[in-house]
Amino acid sequence: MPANTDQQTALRIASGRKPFVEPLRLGERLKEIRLANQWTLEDVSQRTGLARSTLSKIENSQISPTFTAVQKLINGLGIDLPQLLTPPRVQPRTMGRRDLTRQGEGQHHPTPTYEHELLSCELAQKRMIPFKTIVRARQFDEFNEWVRHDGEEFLMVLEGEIRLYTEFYEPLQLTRGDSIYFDSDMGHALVSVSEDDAVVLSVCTRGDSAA
Amino acid sequence: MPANTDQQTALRIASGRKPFVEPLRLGERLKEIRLANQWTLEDVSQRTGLARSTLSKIENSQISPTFTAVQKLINGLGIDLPQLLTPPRVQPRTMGRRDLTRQGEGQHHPTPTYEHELLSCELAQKRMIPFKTIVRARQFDEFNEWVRHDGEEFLMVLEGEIRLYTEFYEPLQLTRGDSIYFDSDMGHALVSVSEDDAVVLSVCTRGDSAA
DNA sequence: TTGGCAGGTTCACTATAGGAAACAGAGTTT
DNA sequence: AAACTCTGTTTCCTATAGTGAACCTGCCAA
Repeated sequence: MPANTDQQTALRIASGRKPFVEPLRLGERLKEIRLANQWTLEDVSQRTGLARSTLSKIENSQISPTFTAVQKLINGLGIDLPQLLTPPRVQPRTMGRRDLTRQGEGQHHPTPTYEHELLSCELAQKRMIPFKTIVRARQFDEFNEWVRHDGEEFLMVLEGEIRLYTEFYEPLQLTRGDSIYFDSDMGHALVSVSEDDAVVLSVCTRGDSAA
Repeated sequence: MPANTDQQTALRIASGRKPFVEPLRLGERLKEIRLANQWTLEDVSQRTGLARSTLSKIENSQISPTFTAVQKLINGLGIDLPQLLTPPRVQPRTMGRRDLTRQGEGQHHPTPTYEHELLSCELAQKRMIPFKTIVRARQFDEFNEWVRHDGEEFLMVLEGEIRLYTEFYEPLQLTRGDSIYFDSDMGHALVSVSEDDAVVLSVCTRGDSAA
């Protein structure tokens, strides 16, 4: 080894970081993912375009893959890098919370236009907020202003037929089984167009921090 | 394909990933970082242990660095991978996207145990993944192993009746209109207990990057 | 047993990444 | 201007990543 590595080492230590690169369990991790999906090396080869032998060597840490190879892996397997790099250390994150809501047993919040029924409201700290809504409104002008809130919303019509007004689009007519996904900071409002009040299921993302 | 990957597959497809490798602006990005810190190639060489020439070639995309080289980079420069990979592109906070899916017009992914229908799959970059599932399985043992994936899941029974098996609880019987919210890294599996196949609506959180 | 066959590893070879040194250009100093 | 210095690029060579084929090893069917 050439003499000037001493200096490098000195610098590295002085800078207060780990003297050496950790063993990089990438191969191990890849194997885990492969087995978890019950893929053979051949399958992965097909998906990624890398040779079966190459994959074998990567898994057994006989080689350090080129970055283009890593790219092929993450693309072909549909995973992302963090996932590939996350050390195999166990993820103690499995909390296994759950919250059951029987039909009609949610928390009701009636308003003139909507009647919301919050589902799974036992559970705090969740990333989505599901609720069932009975749509009372029949006319757009029953709303004083757009409904809007941070995040995204998914909505499916469970009963009846609705018209969805949105700030940037023409109104959409949705009937039972139809669904839509939209950015909910775009103004929106629902009215029933069926005889009976329509019922929709909505799921909103929790407005957590920026991405 | 084994049962437990169904949902993973669904998630992957839904995430709207680009089919092929982008040109990999890694070199460009590295140069940006280097200049931003007013480092010379020599400086970076000292810090990382990579040769000046190698660094030059990486910056000019003349070579694709080995993964160990990338490791040395992120260690030596004290940056993390996302930082290196994140293209300098700004995130202009999309507004007002929407994606309609008419009844039955989702993207179908049949498997022995479940038949998934991905909803709103036009939209990439969304925080939730909604899909409708016809539950074919009648017996728990039709699953090879628990279905599990990062994040949280909300589920409502649209038709029929199901039994939900989970890793940490006794099985639950759910019928039309019932819903449940749970941590989906807890193993879970659904079977129909009604005559006909049951139909459920699920919404998963997107397994965004590591915490 | 035999003969596939499928999944994985090893081998021999080619392509390419990484390193040392030479080169090239832009200031500085003399 | 020449000589020096600091920067980034290029050259040439060696180490190693990537490949296809050969090679193992169970496993299953005839």
